[in-house]
Amino acid sequence: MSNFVSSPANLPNQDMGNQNVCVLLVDDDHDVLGANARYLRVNDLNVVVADQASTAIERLKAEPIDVVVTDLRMPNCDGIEFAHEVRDITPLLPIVFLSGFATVPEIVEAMKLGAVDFLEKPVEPDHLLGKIKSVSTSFRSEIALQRQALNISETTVSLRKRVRAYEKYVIESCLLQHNGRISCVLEALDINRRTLNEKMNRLGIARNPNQDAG
Amino acid sequence: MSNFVSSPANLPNQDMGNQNVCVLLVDDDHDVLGANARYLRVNDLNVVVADQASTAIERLKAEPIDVVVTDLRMPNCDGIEFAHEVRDITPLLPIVFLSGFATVPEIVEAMKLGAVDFLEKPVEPDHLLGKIKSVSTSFRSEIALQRQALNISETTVSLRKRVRAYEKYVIESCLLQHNGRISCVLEALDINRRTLNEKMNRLGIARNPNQDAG
DNA sequence: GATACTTAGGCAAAAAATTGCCTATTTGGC
DNA sequence: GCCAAATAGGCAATTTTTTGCCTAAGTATC
Repeated sequence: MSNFVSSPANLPNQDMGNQNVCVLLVDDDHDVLGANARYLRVNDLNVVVADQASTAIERLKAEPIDVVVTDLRMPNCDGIEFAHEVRDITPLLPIVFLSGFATVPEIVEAMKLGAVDFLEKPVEPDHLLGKIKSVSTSFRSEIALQRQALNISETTVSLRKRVRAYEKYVIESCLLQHNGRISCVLEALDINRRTLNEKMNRLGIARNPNQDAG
Repeated sequence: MSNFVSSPANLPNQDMGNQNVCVLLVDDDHDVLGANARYLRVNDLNVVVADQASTAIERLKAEPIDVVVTDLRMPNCDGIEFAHEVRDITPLLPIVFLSGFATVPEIVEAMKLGAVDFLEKPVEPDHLLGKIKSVSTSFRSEIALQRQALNISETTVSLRKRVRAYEKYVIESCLLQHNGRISCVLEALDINRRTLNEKMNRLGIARNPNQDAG
């Protein structure tokens, strides 16, 4: 089974901290790798490290990875190549690239492969953490949706269902982003409070948000 | 005819000339603009030019554009901003960026907005032509497309707009997939014919007249 | 030219969604 | 305990969307 399917479902309203998010960190520079891993771990992330692409692929197959963070330039196998392999295994897994000297074509190629972001080295640990958090939460709530999107040709999913799912996703991720603060969501989505209430009821969006104080 | 539905898209065997492809060329540098336009025109492309974003948007609304080629840096309105506006009108229209000095975040943002490619200035006319041809025939990277449609980016857009854009995207891609055959779309999306008609009108989705032989 | 097929659209009834107004509940602070 | 802020929800008016029925236009086939 693919990694992203196995990850703990698309329930963003579960009260889970970061500890359930599993990051695969790939970098051939052990110092960088170690430092980043340490920082992410003390921030309650589950971190799997690999110092080369082949190892990373192994880990990816074995563990329920939620996000991949990889260096673009690696000795045996460049990041783009690696991303291709990742795509073969998990078509939708978010990949964040890190690089100090990336050329325009490289960035373009990485983004086409579905990179979620591209951070310039040296990257601030806190920035990386924030990126991972935002990426992994949105990813979870979107899995079903994306699968649907992928299956346009195969499955017949009614437009209604799809739009419904999308709307739900948007609201949920907005809630998440604002820590469950309804007033913020109202403003962010530019929507009437009454309407939001109704929508949440209709779409079955749970109220009790995870006020994870951080 | 719809902006992108009109393009033959996923039909590899199409051998129609370029004259059906309509390119919107945006650049504040009149020399560059003129030169590129001329080159593309002598190569049988339909070219619409604009020397600023606002004009470009007008043209986009008025003409059946298949591809947008825009400079990233423009005096009144930057390219990213412009791309956002384009996205509001035509969620799936391929955009090719040109730029001499682009930063990594700019490129990333552009790609997230669904840019098809990012060419470095000065761009060789022939290269640009080739890019446009390939873009207008083969559609762009699926993953980027989906990410774009699902709007992973953390931008704040009203729920209404987002849902609207998503719905438009679903219908348009379904149309594309079924070669503009309404009956197939009806079945695929499990939707009432009357409703689809209404939606297409509301969302500004044009019919696809030419079932290019295939 | 007749016929079948596909699609558009006018109209109106029905259904669903939006939203303002008002009230209740909860939570935190004084 | 009382007050203020945030949120939920009942109710009803309004708006929007959906959809059935019927007609028409364009194409392709015979």
